[in-house]
Amino acid sequence: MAKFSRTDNCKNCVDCNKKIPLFQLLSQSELTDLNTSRFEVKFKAGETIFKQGTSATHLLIITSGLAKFYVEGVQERQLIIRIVKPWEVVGQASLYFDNRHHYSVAALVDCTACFIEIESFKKMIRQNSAFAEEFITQCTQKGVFSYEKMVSLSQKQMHGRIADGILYLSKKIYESNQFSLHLSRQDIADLTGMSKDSAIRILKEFHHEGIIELDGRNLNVLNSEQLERISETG
Amino acid sequence: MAKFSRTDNCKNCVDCNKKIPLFQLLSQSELTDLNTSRFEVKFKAGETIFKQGTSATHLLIITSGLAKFYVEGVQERQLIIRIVKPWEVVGQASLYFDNRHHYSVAALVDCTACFIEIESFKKMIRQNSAFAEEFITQCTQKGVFSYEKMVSLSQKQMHGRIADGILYLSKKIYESNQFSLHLSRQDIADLTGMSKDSAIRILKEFHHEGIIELDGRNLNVLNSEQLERISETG
DNA sequence: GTTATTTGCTGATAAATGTCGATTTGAATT
DNA sequence: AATTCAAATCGACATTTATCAGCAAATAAC
Repeated sequence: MAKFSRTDNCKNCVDCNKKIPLFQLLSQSELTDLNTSRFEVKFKAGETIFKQGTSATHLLIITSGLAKFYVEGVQERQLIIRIVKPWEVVGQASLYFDNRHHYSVAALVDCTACFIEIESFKKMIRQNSAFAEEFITQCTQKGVFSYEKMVSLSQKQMHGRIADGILYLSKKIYESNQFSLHLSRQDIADLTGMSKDSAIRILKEFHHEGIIELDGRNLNVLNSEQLERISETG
Repeated sequence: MAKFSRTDNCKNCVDCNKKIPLFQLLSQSELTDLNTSRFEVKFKAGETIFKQGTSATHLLIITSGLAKFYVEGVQERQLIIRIVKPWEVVGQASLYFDNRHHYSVAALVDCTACFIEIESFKKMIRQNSAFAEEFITQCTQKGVFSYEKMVSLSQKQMHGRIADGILYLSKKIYESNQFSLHLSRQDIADLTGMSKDSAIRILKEFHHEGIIELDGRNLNVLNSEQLERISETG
């Protein structure tokens, strides 16, 4: 894991907090409180931000860049649970469980990461019930997302899973039909639970059928309705 | 869904609360408060307790019996997320999300179910921060459990998944090596993400190899170390 | 600029898994 | 005991998916 090193980039915290709905529920003094325990680190593409199994002392907010949130499965394989965008709070699972990271997070591109000390965060949960409620909301949303992902992984065939993966990236992450993909083919395979070769094959198929246009890492979703259909039929 | 009907079986609420760690954090007056919005319903084996898609108005605690917690996936298939034992609080995901059930719960055997009105429960979260923290702990534990389940479903082959299923039932649910199974073969298939025929095949194999003894619905885990090994190698 | 090294791609093959039909078992009912 | 029905079982087969070997293209290292 990259060493934490204090930087002075985190000067615009008030502005930063405006972007995180959860933090809007905090008072000025609570914000100040949280800020004192906060620091920023830059990561290069490929670097590990959280490593599964290490002890969890901080929560993470990516303020720029993109990262993958994954668990290390059997035989060195990775399962990408989700992609982490800026302003998303990462590390809930470690807060009250056993202070271990049960997943890894790695930068897909150069990232700026903000670390928040867990105890300060817990203090907010205790003293601000609106904050606690919003936090619970986010946990439960992730729970429902997990159920859908389990269905996709276990009941859909490769075409359906790739369709799910593309729709997820296009709708939830890049919020556009056309984008420059930051995931390798192996990453897409790890996101959809299949081998790299199979992922490549299905992507090519979708390309040839005119559902997507994929040239290197430039992805253009041409027919999202059909992707939805493929996703539903499995 | 079976209609809710008030019964007067819920007379021993103080005793009942002793069994639920979460509720031990409540004061006497808070307990009384919660109890007024509480009622009990009996379900016969096979009956649906929560139906995916319906509106969520209550949380559920099974006080006797056993139920399956599942999502309705593609083509009428079910994916059993977990088995619900007595004294487990069910329905967190609906609390703050969109007041819909994103999963179904059905009785595996005759069950007694206690329903708690959601708004009363939310009130406890707001006014009792220890209660909120314990509740968050449970949510995050379920999150970590989900990650492990995703790895099992997407990266392990059938032998590993069946091993995981048996170990889950034996360690977490029945807490014994020998028990009378309340799940059908189809349920085991839905728990491990495979077809019923495949589940039967692997179970027979484990039986012939002397890893388990399975006669009808009587299951005896003879060699749990080997099951662990099979689980790890996928 | 040239050489490594990774990443992407493809076809052939093998392994894993699902599907189907037929049969048996067991429980519930008459 | 006879009947009915659902669950469990099994073998044969079809389909899905992974693996492997080899190659091309892009990228990084020298």
